[in-house]
Amino acid sequence: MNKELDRKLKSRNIKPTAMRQLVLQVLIDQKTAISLPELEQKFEKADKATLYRTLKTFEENKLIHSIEDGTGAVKYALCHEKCNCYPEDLHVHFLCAKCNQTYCLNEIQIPDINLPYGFLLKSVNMVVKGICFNCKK
Amino acid sequence: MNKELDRKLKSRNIKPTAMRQLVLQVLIDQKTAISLPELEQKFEKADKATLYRTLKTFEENKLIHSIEDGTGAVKYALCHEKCNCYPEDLHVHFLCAKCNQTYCLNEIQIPDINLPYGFLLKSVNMVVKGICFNCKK
DNA sequence: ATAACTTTTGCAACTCAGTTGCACAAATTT
DNA sequence: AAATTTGTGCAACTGAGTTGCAAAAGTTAT
Ligand SMILES: [Mn+2]
Ligand SMILES: [Mn+2]
Ligand SMILES: [Zn+2]
Ligand SMILES: [Zn+2]
Repeated sequence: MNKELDRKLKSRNIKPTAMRQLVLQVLIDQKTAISLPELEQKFEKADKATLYRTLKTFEENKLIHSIEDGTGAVKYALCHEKCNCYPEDLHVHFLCAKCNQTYCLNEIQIPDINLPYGFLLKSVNMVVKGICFNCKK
Repeated sequence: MNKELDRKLKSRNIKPTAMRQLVLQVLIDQKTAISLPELEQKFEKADKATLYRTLKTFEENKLIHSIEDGTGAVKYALCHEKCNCYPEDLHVHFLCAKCNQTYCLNEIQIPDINLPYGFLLKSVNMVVKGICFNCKK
């Protein structure tokens, strides 16, 4: 159906099934990160396990990345086209304490950290908690 | 029994019950952060709910702080004596991908972040993932 | 086109961390 | 001592995530 959805999926070596197109469309429309339970609610009648495996496939193929914001459910957001989820692709995330929305602050790189001797850095999860522009009214 | 345990508890306005003394002792002996399920295993016969409420009391009174390291279970570690869990008390945490231990890097402050206009910072959770000095052998 | 095979989906069942209600026990106050 | 508050133990439950399995859909070989 939608040529652009298929292109995005194929560019990450994901076979474009109907389910995957629907999920990808939701992710594209989404301005903030979304969790599996939230995703479930976006569909009248969708199977949790299928959505779960869809998200997993998307993440494994770096179409999306996951965010542990401490709210109990892992959230997911689209990667940009050239993202490989390497340290240089990592960015800060923001969780609003009021509306509970999680934002990708794509423009904000994760600052360098000098670990103690003997520690080796692989990745960083940085979540800033506060009030978002929307809730500050 | 142990005068020092009681002092620590009382200094945070926590009544020193037997259960709380035992839990605090475990937390003191612990070099890395511990989760509720892990804490449970430290006792022969202890009730999950009681331990849960003990940790909650400890956290509410800032005797311990919690760490969301993305492993599925929230971990807890002792605060230092003067800690108020204010932004200036926050530090980086390190999760070892091999041994799954979570370290408080008390000496490493969380770097300042310049949020986009309209966003207000309240706190930051920063978890570095990698290999710890112990597992790097 | 049919058969054989692979991949995806739907359903049900399950794990595991966290949480709550409730009754009893222990400690504190009156 | 009686009344009240606080803490504990047990059971039951929630909610996110995960898995096994069979049916459906898609692909490849005959
Ligand atoms: Mn992001
Ligand atoms: Mn810590
Ligand atoms: Zn908000
Ligand atoms: Zn380690």
